[in-house]
Amino acid sequence: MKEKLELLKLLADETRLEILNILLREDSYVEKIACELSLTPATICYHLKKMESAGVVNCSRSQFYIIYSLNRDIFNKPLYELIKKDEELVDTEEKYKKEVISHFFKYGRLAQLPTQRKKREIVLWEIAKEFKSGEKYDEKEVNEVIHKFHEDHCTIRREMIACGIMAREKEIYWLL
Amino acid sequence: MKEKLELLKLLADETRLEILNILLREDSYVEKIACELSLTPATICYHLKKMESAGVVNCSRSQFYIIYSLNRDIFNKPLYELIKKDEELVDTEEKYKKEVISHFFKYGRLAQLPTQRKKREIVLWEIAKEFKSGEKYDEKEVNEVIHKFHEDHCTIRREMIACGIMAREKEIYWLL
DNA sequence: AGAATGATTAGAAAGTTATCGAATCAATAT
DNA sequence: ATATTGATTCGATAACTTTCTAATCATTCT
Repeated sequence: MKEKLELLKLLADETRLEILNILLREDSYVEKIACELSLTPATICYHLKKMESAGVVNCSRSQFYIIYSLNRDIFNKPLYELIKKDEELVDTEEKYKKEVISHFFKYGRLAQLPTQRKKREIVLWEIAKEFKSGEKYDEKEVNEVIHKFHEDHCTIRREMIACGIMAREKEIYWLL
Repeated sequence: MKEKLELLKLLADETRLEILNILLREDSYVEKIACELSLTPATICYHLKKMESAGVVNCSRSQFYIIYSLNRDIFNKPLYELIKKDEELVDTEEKYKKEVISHFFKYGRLAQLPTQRKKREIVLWEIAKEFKSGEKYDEKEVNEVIHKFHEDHCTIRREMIACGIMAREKEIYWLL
């Protein structure tokens, strides 16, 4: 969304449109464009740099001049795509997580360890919330915490390591 | 060009994009949108009126509310079309006129009255430049002026009236 | 008719942006 | 090396835009 707005803002300026139309016709350089539009090189440079950092134009040195050219791909999109807000991935992702959690946890305990890797990971992260970041735990403590959720604390403990949620060194465990 | 720039400026605003996205989903009204975006109705009204006058949204009263809806056609154009400057119609039009005039006028006189209506009208407008706007002429004076261009001042005088270039009341003529 | 509710307008404050001149930077040519 | 030429950056200014509050307008309901 942010990027789209930035692109629209870039395009919504008379001078920049003029510049784009020149570049649509032929590659050019600061002074030439400045002369053609009766503006100072400083102003043209300001606009070109702005468009460059948004990926609308590219530039490369050629002898004396720095030649600017269009990135034409951008203009093929329908306007619609610049207007439409992306569905907030975060939100649907969050919603999906909640669904998974509410499906596998019943009355605060893990009814079943999911077989799908993605779902299993969600469930493991949920259990991991019981551990404090930065704190050290011995194996007995880890087992006790996990046991509140599920009988098979060994499997779950092993999976937590495998998923990179917790780390172990000797008998000591901690959150990553 | 002007209109395209206006449209781009309209779209290049965060609040208006938000509004458009709401309208993309469903028709709505000022207060509802204001509430949804946590802005005052005055602000939303300001944006909607702006977009309305550019033809991006339409509105119609329905009971208590003034329902705004999108004019979706606008968004199907590729971005390219909003960037590309129209070939200046005025210029080609002017060029065409000059061609017609130089073709039919030879040494300051009308060699021949064009048969094509469009060309004839161009020629008539050219002759009409001899008359001063706001001034009154009697038929004799009109004929004299036209006669400088062509023998058949009667036909031309009649055509000038028919084309709405001049008007006549009784024996008095004037430019429209 | 008048009360209620939503829409619009006007005016002011705050923020953003385009533009310029002057100074500086970067590459080339002498 | 130094002069030249084009590109860029900086700081200031002027113009424009968004937003708000408060006041007004236009419909609908009692």
